[in-house]
Formats: sequence, C-alpha cells, structure tokens
Amino acid sequence: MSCSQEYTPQLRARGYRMTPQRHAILHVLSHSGKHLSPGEVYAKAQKQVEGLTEATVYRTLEFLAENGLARPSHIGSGHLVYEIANHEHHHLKCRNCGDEMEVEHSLLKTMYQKLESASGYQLTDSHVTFFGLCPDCQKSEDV
Amino acid sequence: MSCSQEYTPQLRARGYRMTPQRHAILHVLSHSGKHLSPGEVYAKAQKQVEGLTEATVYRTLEFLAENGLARPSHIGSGHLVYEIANHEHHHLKCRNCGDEMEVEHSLLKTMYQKLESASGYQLTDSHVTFFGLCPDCQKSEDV
DNA sequence: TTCCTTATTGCAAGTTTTTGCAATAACACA
DNA sequence: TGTGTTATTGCAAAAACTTGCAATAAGGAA
Ligand SMILES: [Mn+2]
Ligand SMILES: [Mn+2]
Ligand SMILES: [Zn+2]
Ligand SMILES: [Zn+2]
Repeated sequence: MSCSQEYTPQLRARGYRMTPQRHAILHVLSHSGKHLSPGEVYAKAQKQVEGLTEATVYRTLEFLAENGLARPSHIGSGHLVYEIANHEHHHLKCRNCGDEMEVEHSLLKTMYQKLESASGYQLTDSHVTFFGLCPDCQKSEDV
Repeated sequence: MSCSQEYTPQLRARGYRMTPQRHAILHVLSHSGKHLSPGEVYAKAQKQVEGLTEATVYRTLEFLAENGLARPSHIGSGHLVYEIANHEHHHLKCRNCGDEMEVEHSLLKTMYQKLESASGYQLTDSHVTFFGLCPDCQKSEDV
C-alpha cells in the first residue's frame, strides 16, 4: 500500500505539489499512530529521503496542518507535536504523572453547539488537551 | 498599589522566594491584561530590573504557571504566551482572520463534568483555545 | 543585626525553530 | 516527450528557547 499516495490529489486540488519529502513525512505520521515531535519526524523521514532538512520538516508539518492532513497538538511542555489527521479527538492529561488519554469528540459535541450559538463562531475541529489529575494521582493526593 | 506584592505570601507558603525579577514580571503580567509572549514580557520587565536576563524570564514564566499565578496559552502558532491568572476562561479564535474572543468557563461546565465521569480524571482549570470561523469570515466564505 | 542555608539568578554555551534566498524539480500544457 | 512556470527545497544565518554551573541574595534563625 502506497499509503500516503492517496494524499496527492488532495494537494493537487489546492494547487500544491506532492514531493518525496512530503510523501515521507506523511508516511512517517500515518504509520506512527501517535504524536511525534518535529525532531522525531525528521529522524525517521530522513531515512527515506536523501538530504532531507530540518527546516523542510518544520515547514512541511506546518503546511500539512494548515491543509488538514496533520493535526498539531500541545500536550503540555509548550512544544508542538503532530499526528496524522484521521479521527477527530481530544486529550486528557494528568498534570502530576503525565498520563494521557484520548477523548471522543462526541463528548464535546453539545458543548461545541453551545459555544457556536453563544458566539456566532462556526467551530472547526480543534484538537484540545484538557489537564487534570488521573485517578491514580487523585488517591495519592489524599495524604 | 504594590499589586504584585500580594503574591509574596503565596510563594513563601510553598517555600519559594519573592525576588525583584518575579515582582517585575508579575507586575507586567497583571497590568497588561492580555496574553504576552516571553519576548514581550522581557522587553517590559527589563525596564524595571537592571540586568534581567531572557533566561530568567523563561524560567520565571514557567515557574509562575506551575504555581498557578500565571496561565500559559497556545493561541495558535505553536508559541506559548502568558497572562496573569485571575478569572477562568477559554478562547475562540478565527482560523481565517485571527480574530479572538474570550469564553466564560461556565459554558464548558457541564461538558467538564461529563468528561470527568467518563474518564475518572479530575479536571483542573485548563485554558483552552478552540478554532473556527468568526461570523464575518463565514459570510465571505460564501463565494 | 549578623549569619547560614539554599532558592534564584546571570552567564555562556547548547539546542531548537524560523527565515531569506537562490537552486531545484513538480507538473500543466503544448 | 519536451518546455515553462512557480511551488518547494536546501543552505546558511538568525532568532528563540533551554540548560549547567558558579555566584548571588532572600529570608529564617540566632
Ligand atoms: Mn491527538
Ligand atoms: Mn486567556
Ligand atoms: Zn497521574
Ligand atoms: Zn475571521
């Protein structure tokens, strides 16, 4: 399966081009299945594309995010990580131990509608991280 | 009003110290009333503290955030900005024109509860940015 | 007030991320 | 299949952010 080749028409339709660099980066993202930092993407994609640059990786990740093929995420720490954009979801992260879980978008559905009618904004899919204490860390909290 | 002096006891109680650097940075944050980048904070605080370093600004902002006195925020762009922590709120940002508005936390209240019972997590105040199209940009979207 | 402990800072050297620009290569079209 | 337009890349330099460490100073105790 040429996996990321399916993205070519999407890019073409918007006047953009498919390149070996973009192909490799899409490949890396879609096979990893988790959030990757630009550095991690670079390390993996480099093996497929001779002479790939870090600058290109940064630019490409931002490009893919702008065009809806990748999703950027702030999982704490102030550093962006990326993942392939397939299913719409959000995250819960423990401030104490760093544990992290996914949340179905459906749980936020009605809240999104409330936000939309209250603000007039039309919400597109965000990819949000909520912070809190995981069940385990709540227990150890009771000194 | 010595404004940020009121934070001293909060720091002491946790075994930390109030310093001219922290005082100045708190002062800058609490008087600006909006999100500031580390660079902006540095530029303003520098005028009050001789020899203030950028490294100190970065460390201090992170420190204040960890201790609940400042709130970090990702308003798109992958770069952290900070604001003083007073009222709990979130943001709506237009992907097209960059317009931005605040959202009361109360609008997310029931969704937070739903998340908590579904996950077992105990949510602390996040400071979330949702993306979408503002009313104006929705109109111009209809080509 | 003075002394002591240690949290905090500045410095300087890393690392990461961004940017301008000229060279390259997709790909539309002849 | 060849050619031209221009989106995309690599390069190199800049800007933003992080880190280790020794010097400094906050503030508790005497
Ligand atoms: Mn995710
Ligand atoms: Mn805010
Ligand atoms: Zn935890
Ligand atoms: Zn707008």
